[in-house]
Amino acid sequence: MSCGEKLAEELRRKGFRVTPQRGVILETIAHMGDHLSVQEVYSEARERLPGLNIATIYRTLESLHRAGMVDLFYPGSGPTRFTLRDPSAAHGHLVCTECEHVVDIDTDLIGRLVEEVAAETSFFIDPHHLTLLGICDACFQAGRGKRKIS
Amino acid sequence: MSCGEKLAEELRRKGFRVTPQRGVILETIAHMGDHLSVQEVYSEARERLPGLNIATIYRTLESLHRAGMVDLFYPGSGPTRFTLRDPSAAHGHLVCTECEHVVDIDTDLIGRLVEEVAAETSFFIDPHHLTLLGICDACFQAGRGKRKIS
DNA sequence: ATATTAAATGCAAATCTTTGCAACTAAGAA
DNA sequence: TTCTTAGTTGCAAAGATTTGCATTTAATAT
Ligand SMILES: [Zn+2]
Ligand SMILES: [Zn+2]
Ligand SMILES: [Zn+2]
Ligand SMILES: [Zn+2]
Repeated sequence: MSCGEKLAEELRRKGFRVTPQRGVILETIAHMGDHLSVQEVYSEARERLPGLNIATIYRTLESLHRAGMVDLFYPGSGPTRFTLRDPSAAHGHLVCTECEHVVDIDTDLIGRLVEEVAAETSFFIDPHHLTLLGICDACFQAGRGKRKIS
Repeated sequence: MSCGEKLAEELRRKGFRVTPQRGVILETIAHMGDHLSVQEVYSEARERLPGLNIATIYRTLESLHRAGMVDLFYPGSGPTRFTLRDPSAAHGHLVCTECEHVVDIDTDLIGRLVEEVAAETSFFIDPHHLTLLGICDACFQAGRGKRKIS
């Protein structure tokens, strides 16, 4: 069973219809890598399926996210980005708002943050692709974290 | 010294120019409350200063954010929202992606999360208006957190 | 195989957001 | 006060995203 067929099967199992468009979009993001913009997915997927409309990309990525197969990434500036979810290994990112640098965080740290929040609030933050904004070490050392506070 | 004058003073101290537009926008968000969309700020501020252009709202809110006077809120769906920062009491939110319910979190919990991340990664996440997406207790109890996984 | 139906798609219009540039102006210097 | 200059604004165009609706189609039942 191919990579695309597996994903289609999973989609169907979750109660979504499997269409040629969705198959192409899934294959596209599976092969293009992480943190793709809608426009990037669109130009690649349209080559594989001419006539594919960009509104379908928007709606499909939203559906795939609701299905838990695609993660969202808000990079602090610029458009939302999309990544195929790897259910076996949640990962996340710290994004520096001064220099745009991105630090990866792993399942363990994410797990501890989820627990800390759940213990106090009974709220379960989504461990998949957790993204936090702040100041990286280099920018903090350089005093850029203070942003010209007199 | 009025509320608006105080804010203008702070803006100037941080190296930004004080313009009538910025004064009006600051007053507007100070009086309208939290989590405002650009369009909401625009329609109110334009009443106070006719001719004010919406591109100025976008650029000003971005500047005020860089100045640390305005916090951003990504509600998981819909446009970014803006809130006047209260430097004396950082707050944050947990947003349920199933029911849109928003739970507030306080300075203490935020502080512990900041420490936990900093200890392991040397990255300082921004404590102001920290927002995390996930599943609220009610939705989790109702099984909606699992999203139809068979 | 055929019919049924709700979901998904394409299309175009509406809406929202960003950007380049000329004109304007706040802040500081003279 | 006047001059200078870099930051800011308005405007219009470009670009990105959402939405309504007619048409198509995947999934299920007959
Ligand atoms: Zn990632
Ligand atoms: Zn940095
Ligand atoms: Zn808030
Ligand atoms: Zn909920």
